[in-house]
Amino acid sequence: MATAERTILHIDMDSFFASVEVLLDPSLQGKPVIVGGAGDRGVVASCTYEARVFGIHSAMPSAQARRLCPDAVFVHGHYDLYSDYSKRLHAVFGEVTPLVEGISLDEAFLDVTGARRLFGTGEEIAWMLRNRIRDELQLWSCVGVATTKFVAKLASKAAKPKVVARKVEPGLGVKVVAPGEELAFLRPLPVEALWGVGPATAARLRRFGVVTVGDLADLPRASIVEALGEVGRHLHDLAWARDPRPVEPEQRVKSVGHEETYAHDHYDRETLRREALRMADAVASRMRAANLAGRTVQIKVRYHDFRTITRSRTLPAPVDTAPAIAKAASALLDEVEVAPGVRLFGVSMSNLTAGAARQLSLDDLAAEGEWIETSEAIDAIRARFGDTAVGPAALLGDRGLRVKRQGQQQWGPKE
DNA sequence: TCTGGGGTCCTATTCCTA
DNA sequence: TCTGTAGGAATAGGACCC
Repeated sequence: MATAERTILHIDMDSFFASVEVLLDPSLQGKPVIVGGAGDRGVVASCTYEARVFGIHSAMPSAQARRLCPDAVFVHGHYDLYSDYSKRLHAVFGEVTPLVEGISLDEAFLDVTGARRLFGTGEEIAWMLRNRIRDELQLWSCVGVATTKFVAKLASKAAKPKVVARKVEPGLGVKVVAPGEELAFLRPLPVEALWGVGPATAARLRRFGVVTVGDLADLPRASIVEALGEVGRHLHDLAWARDPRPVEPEQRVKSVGHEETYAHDHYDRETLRREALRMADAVASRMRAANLAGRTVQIKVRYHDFRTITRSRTLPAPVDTAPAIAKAASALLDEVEVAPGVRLFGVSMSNLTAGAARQLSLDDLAAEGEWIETSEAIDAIRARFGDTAVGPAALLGDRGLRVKRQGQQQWGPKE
């Protein structure tokens, strides 16, 4: 007896950040709007279709985007606002099924297998959600419907509006890949369409003459496994539309980090040490807000020539305070060169546990017990008076307090 | 002309320990 | 106590995603 077919939806918002910006400022309607860093080292995070007809797309360096469309309006972005809209989206999803897996602020998988009895076919649910998002949030989206997650994702992409010859062609809005039609849908697509195939893997596959998903499916399984190992096995399964991964609503956070690209390179270790403290403060603050503590501290350094290195250390016990993280980050910083010029510096924590389970050795207690209480006070003050109301004394000075929240400098320096 | 910031996952190597 | 080894944890880097 065959197992019941699953019905998976993938919902993908159109130009999410840029569309929210247009809602916020209706004078932007119809204009090429770019959300991202406007500076020389910024990139495009999102843009309207009016900008896409100029060839602009996300992840493109801002300088290049500006050359392609000098009249484009650059907006630095409002992460908190996108986050609010994302919550409202999820509230709508939650009325249809509890099985919602958010991939990012503007994308989610829904398993609506159990909801069909109540709301109709997958296609009917897809249209209902798309219409509700349009009516209640004034935003456009595309929905893919299929029996597996990754086919649903590719289907939603196929339903998007397209730019052809400098014109926007409207998309389907909803694309259904019916049970049994998966292979016909997949085979003509380029291998890069498969989740997990980027430029590096695509280049390796090309050496086997693999250009389309169909080419990959036709390759003997043994040879692709020999060439790419476990990854090859997984990709070959995907090419045959085999993807048993369930929609998983509860995704545990595995790391919390903060990193910044500077408008100008830093050559001075003391400056970077202060940066380490500032980032440690941002990370610690977010960890406490999420009730997390971490054992592994990692720093990331990107040099002038884009060479990137990481150094990490695992502490004997989990920590969630700025001084504890900064101390470890600072020690790691001593192990790396700064003379070539540092364009990016970052601090992140992994090996996370619930903050309540945090354990301190007796030595730490003497030094940190006070800081834990202090940190709680800092959180309370920031909640009432804002992020810059209080911070490490070492950061006071010429530039004042610059404790940043997540997403505040998401797309490169402003200048 | 360059190349962000938030992550996850995988692999190779090294080091520690049973 | 010495030696070989197997396995796990820690570490570093890289590919990939939105």
